[in-house]
Amino acid sequence: MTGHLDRQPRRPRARELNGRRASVSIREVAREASVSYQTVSRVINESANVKPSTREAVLDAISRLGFRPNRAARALAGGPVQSVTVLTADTRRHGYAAALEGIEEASRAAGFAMGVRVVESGTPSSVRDAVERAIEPAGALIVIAYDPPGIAALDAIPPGVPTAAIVETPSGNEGVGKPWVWIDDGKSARSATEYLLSLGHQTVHYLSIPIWTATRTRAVGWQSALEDAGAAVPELLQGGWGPESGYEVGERLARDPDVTAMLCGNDDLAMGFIRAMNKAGRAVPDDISVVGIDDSPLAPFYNPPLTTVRQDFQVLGRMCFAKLLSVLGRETDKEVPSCLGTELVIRESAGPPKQSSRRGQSARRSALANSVPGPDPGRHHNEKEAITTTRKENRNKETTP
Amino acid sequence: MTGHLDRQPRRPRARELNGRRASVSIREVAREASVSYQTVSRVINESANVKPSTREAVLDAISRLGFRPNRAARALAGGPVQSVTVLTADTRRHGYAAALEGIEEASRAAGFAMGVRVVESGTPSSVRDAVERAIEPAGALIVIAYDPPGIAALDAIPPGVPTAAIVETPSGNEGVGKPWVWIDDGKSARSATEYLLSLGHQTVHYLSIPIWTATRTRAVGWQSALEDAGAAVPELLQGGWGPESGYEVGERLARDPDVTAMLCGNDDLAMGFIRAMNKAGRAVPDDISVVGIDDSPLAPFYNPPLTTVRQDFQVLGRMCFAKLLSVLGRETDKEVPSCLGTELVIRESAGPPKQSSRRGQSARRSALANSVPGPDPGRHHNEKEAITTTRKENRNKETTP
DNA sequence: AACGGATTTGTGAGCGGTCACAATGAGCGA
DNA sequence: TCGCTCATTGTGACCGCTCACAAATCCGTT
Repeated sequence: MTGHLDRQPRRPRARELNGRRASVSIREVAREASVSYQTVSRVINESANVKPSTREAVLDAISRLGFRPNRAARALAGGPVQSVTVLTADTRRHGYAAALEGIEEASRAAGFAMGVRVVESGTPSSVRDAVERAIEPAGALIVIAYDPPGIAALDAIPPGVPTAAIVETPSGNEGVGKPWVWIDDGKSARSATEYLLSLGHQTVHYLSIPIWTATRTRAVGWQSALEDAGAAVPELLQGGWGPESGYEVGERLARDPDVTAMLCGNDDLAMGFIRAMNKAGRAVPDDISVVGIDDSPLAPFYNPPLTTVRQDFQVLGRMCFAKLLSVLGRETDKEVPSCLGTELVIRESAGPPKQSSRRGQSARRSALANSVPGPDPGRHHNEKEAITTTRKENRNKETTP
Repeated sequence: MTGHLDRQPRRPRARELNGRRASVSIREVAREASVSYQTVSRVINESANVKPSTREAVLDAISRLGFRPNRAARALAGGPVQSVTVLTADTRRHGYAAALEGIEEASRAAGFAMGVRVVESGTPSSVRDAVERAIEPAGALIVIAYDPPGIAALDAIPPGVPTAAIVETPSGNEGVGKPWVWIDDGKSARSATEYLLSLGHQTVHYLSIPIWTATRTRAVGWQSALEDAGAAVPELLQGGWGPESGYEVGERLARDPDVTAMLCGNDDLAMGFIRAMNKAGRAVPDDISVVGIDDSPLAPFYNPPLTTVRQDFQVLGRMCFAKLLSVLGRETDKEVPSCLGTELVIRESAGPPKQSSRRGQSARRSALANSVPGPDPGRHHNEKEAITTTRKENRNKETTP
């Protein structure tokens, strides 16, 4: 009977590692530094009102023991939010993947953990369920709302959950004050259209990415550019996201002599479209000019290298994370911008129209050599903008192909 | 004095939402179902020894209250691991991004949360630090070890942390028994090389992706295929990961008449290389044949469509997650395979050599029309394999461009 | 009807951190 | 020297869940 009184000490549940606890707790640090655990908590939370000498001692103990705060415990106890989950319908396509990369960078810099959850398209209630499932009680959310699942997810977030979002250009001033960021893709479409017109094309056709919202900014930018120039506005062509969709449309249009200039809603579409042109025996840019939007990594190395409008989704991702931080009350010095600009990148997939007498073979040749082509410089298209493109150094260092 | 005795009840710390707690706890479910909280715990953990009628009642209360277990609390209390963090040096390039997608799918299906942390290259100690930082005390890890940072990260993981990894083909039987998965990329390189030889090329040059490990499987596959065929083995060309690297090498080699067939370590390299060829006035495949490895989404829509070897990293990612599950003791019915096969996808970037008298224009034409070309069928390259390629349906539904 | 074993359910403690509040020490004017 | 305020530190409870173990219930035997 007496033997039962001194019960076995509880087996520690934490992972062990050659006898030493794998994870050091705040209390052990406290003992090491001869202070209370609360003081340790204060130190790691950078609270004021800790005597400098005490702080020193605690910091010392922390590094001696290799202490690292336990995120789960912190979250559970109501500490500051330190994790984001990104809700997105896609992780591979250029815009999504680049945004994800930007968010990851920013979250890492801020000491946040980043999670990713794909939301599939489905019924409103299934999306709502997926969102609920993705919400961690002490976490924040970033939504990429470029498509129906994303938009539905953004709608389905219960109030009270700190959230920021990457959205399409909001109409009017719907986006002001909201923790949203977007790319000025209306301007993208406009500048690309203006550039094509400046090359001498009578009009510009537009193959759109899927249009979900009422805003359809890119289409508007394209259309208004045409109208401003007094050019005819052809029927808008609806495409999907991927190159196969551009290819299909290209097959249908290959025999149409009216289309001499094609603007595509993104680079994938443009590449698929160009492929279809070549397959059908139409040369780009000699027979038909094609311009994309995005400047994806492969654009400089396509055949021909793709003239496109750079949209830096990676920066957008970082901006979005900054927005989230401001939602969480971690004030950054200055206001986080919501809208990101774009820049035309001139390469070789667009040139003067075939019948145009204004520019001959020689001009086209010079374009192929990657100097900025000279047609009507600065009339519609800002030449400086194009030149700045080579400044940016990143993974896809352009080797001027 | 007496007024101090009945102290204010503690203000609840959880997020509130129109007066109702945003997050329902196990104890509230217990009250609703008139059982103890422990019984609720047993039900949500699918423990045996719960009377069916009780389970029913609890499940009912759960759905009525919209209860969802708190992952942080669960982790803290030593519950089963329910989250993975993927450690990787990259999130955008084909192999990485596709693997990530596969892991995400599998983790979602298993009810796991997935995190992503990029490890940058750096000193061993900085990598070690990054890894430590990424480890959640109650989480698991997946490492993509295709490059020095990834390999260093895998090395730096302290024992006791449940880990699975995506690695390059291990040499010998180094990989057996380990929770590793890989793609049989030696076979990829071999089959591509054999295919090019079967078209009549005297030899095949190889532009390699970066070689870090001693194994360099792709290079070995290429070399042994050449040797088996009695062909000369040209010097191996070292490249990077991206198209710019393929472009640079292409520029250097454009004038070399000896190279009539080029195998590239991945599709990006191949596209950059082809671009350089075209820029230099060399036609693909008429003047030079190029084959890639990976079958990235854009490969079918490149100019010309890229002949390549499909490596399904998405499936690989799912396999890796399954491995992790088995590390965690969640036995799946059958053993999880470690090695994934590949298949040659014949498109239009490779053809017979220019001077070859065995095949004339007509054969090349047929290749361009995307029928499987006929040279020496079945001698080196398995024709059936090539045909199966069109079976797979996925996002990049091939519209036979 | 009483008994033993297996099945089902309940209780107490603790995971690692935070909050609220109490307690202690230091500084300073009266 | 006392009393007061402010800065610093400590204690208790709890976040939501799981563990270990105890208690209660069921059921077929004798």
